[in-house]
Amino acid sequence: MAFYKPLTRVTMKVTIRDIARKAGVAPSTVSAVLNGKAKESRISEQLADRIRLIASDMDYQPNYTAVSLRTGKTRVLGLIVEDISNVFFATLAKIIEEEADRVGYKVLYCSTENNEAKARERIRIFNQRQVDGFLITPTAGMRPFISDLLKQQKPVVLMDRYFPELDAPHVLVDNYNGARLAMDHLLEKGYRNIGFVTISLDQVQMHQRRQAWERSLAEFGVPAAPHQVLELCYHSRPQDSIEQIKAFISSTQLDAVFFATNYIGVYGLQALKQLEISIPQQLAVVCFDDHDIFGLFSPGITIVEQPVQQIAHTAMQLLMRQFEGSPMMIKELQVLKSGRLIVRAST
Amino acid sequence: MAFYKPLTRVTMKVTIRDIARKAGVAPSTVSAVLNGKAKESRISEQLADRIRLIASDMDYQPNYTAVSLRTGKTRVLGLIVEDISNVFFATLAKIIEEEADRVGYKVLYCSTENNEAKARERIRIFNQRQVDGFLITPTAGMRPFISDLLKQQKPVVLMDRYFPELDAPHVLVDNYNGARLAMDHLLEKGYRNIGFVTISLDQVQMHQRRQAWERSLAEFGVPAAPHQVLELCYHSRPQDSIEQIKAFISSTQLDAVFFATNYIGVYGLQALKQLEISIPQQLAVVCFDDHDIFGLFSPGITIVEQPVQQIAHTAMQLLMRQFEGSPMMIKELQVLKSGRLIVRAST
DNA sequence: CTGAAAGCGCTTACAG
DNA sequence: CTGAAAGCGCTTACAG
Repeated sequence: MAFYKPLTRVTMKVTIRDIARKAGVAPSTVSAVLNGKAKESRISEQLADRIRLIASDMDYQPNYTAVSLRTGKTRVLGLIVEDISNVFFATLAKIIEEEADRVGYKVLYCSTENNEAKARERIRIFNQRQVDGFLITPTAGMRPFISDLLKQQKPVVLMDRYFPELDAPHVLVDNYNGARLAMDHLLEKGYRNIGFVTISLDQVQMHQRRQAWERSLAEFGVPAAPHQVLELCYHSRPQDSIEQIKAFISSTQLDAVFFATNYIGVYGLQALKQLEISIPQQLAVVCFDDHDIFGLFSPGITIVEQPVQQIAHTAMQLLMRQFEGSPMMIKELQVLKSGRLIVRAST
Repeated sequence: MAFYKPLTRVTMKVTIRDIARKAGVAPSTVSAVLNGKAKESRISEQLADRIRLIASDMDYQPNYTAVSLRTGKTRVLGLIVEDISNVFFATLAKIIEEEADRVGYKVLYCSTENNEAKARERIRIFNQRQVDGFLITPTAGMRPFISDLLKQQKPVVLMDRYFPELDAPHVLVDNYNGARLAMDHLLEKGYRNIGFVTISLDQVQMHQRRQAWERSLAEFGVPAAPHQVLELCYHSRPQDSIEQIKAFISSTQLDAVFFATNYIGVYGLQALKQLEISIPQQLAVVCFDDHDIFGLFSPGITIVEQPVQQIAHTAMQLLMRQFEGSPMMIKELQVLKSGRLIVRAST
């Protein structure tokens, strides 16, 4: 704490003009120096030093609003997720903020609650706020808005989900093959009666996971029965979802269950705890999640990995590349333990 | 992948001047109308309607950067928490965003990781970004920075913690009495050997909780022994903390344990799960948390309530009151089940 | 009732 | 090498 110098006098905001006046130069000279363009503007090293000294003496802090208006860049990103209080999204938010900070960007966030009107409104407001780009975990209803952003040439990167029909850069795990891996794992271990708990949302990745579940069973000659699937309503209260899962598990002769998303998994684990069913002795459990996220860390359960750190990192990279106007390539970045990280981007 | 046909012309952003030109009036007239000051500026209803129509026809979106520069208000808040990926803070973040949105504010966030330098840096950047005010869950090292903000007359509201020496508005539960309630609860139920797991952080609320634990025991004539306390290091990796808790619980003859924060509680529950200790049959457990936050929802554990919704709501109110320049009063808002919500603010 | 002008704090050509 | 001027898109007195 020794380095910290407390302010004694109440500071009037010091501007570039104040510095210029004190240094006896023009504001533009100060601007050039402070932006590291002294050399470029052929300002003498001596003068530059003097200006820098005065600026730091006066504790000059640039008004970024003015910079933004002038340059047209805010260095602010808009992060739109379904529910920032969910561990998965919260972790995403954390890493994105860190990554953004590293390159001088700030992050505005919001939760859509899977509500179309809210999502549209937030995008509109973020646009008014002149965010430089969007990081979004979109829900089905947002497709037209994403499409609009693309038309407006706004930099966008989708995370965790995507729209096959839209040519938007996106970062997500290979949901189909990840789910297949998990199913193969269960089937090889001898489980046959595998339930599937999902959410009634029209999202590609959910379809893919369910398809993987069905096909895996089919290939093992144990066709999926409708009573093996529980479809929860997105807007149910947690306790209701848990009760439904409890009823589902109690009424079905399952030896394993596949929870299709991480938060269903959280409910699922609660349900099993309340039923006092031990994992995996009495019931094998599979769920999508980041293996570092703590909430789901439960010994015995199998996780289809959604490496949130990598997703966030890659998404930021794709966004930055758009800022730079660099061309992007369709590229598969990395193959992970259980899920695969897929990156697709327009050329 | 090319379902999407790229636009040929790039949409130029429409400004107030474009509308003015189209309507054949001055930009200032458009501004007045669009800001609902038509009446005030005695602009005819007819003209106002025509301008509004043109604006919506052109899909006018005000450039908020320009508004901010001119008015000196960004309508952006800076939210600074310890770790946005922690459920408690994430939930706080969610509710704050909702509350802020309701009054037309946006939220920039960051995590400090209990790192002083990082905290100072973020405050500086938020200031450059001209945030209108700060919502902070401060850590000990941030006191001087908070003090500076107060000196600069920046609106600030502290949440969940506070500094007794600083006259900053803050919203938090009554940690001492909340912890006392929990201890009384345990002691009345006959538990005597009650452990305390805390974190090595110099925070008022942690001292208060610990003090409550000690005094409660003392009053029951069972003085606290040093071996009943486990002090975890903040920067330990989760798995290490869990191991320490496991060792602590295994080596001590406890019949109950008090986890001093919600995330220690999360580790604690994991530890107990791994040790296959059932709650509360084999060990009674008390922890601070919001009772709605799901992570800790574990049957049998006792929660000292930190009503995150109310904390967030009240904090926003206090901040808004500062924006309005209204005087604030020291006021106790509400008494809750187990913790009490305390609001103190400068006059 | 309405418009011209100034200015928020910067950056960026451009002139000397 | 350095400064004067224009302008980003708004709002706010103020003049008519």
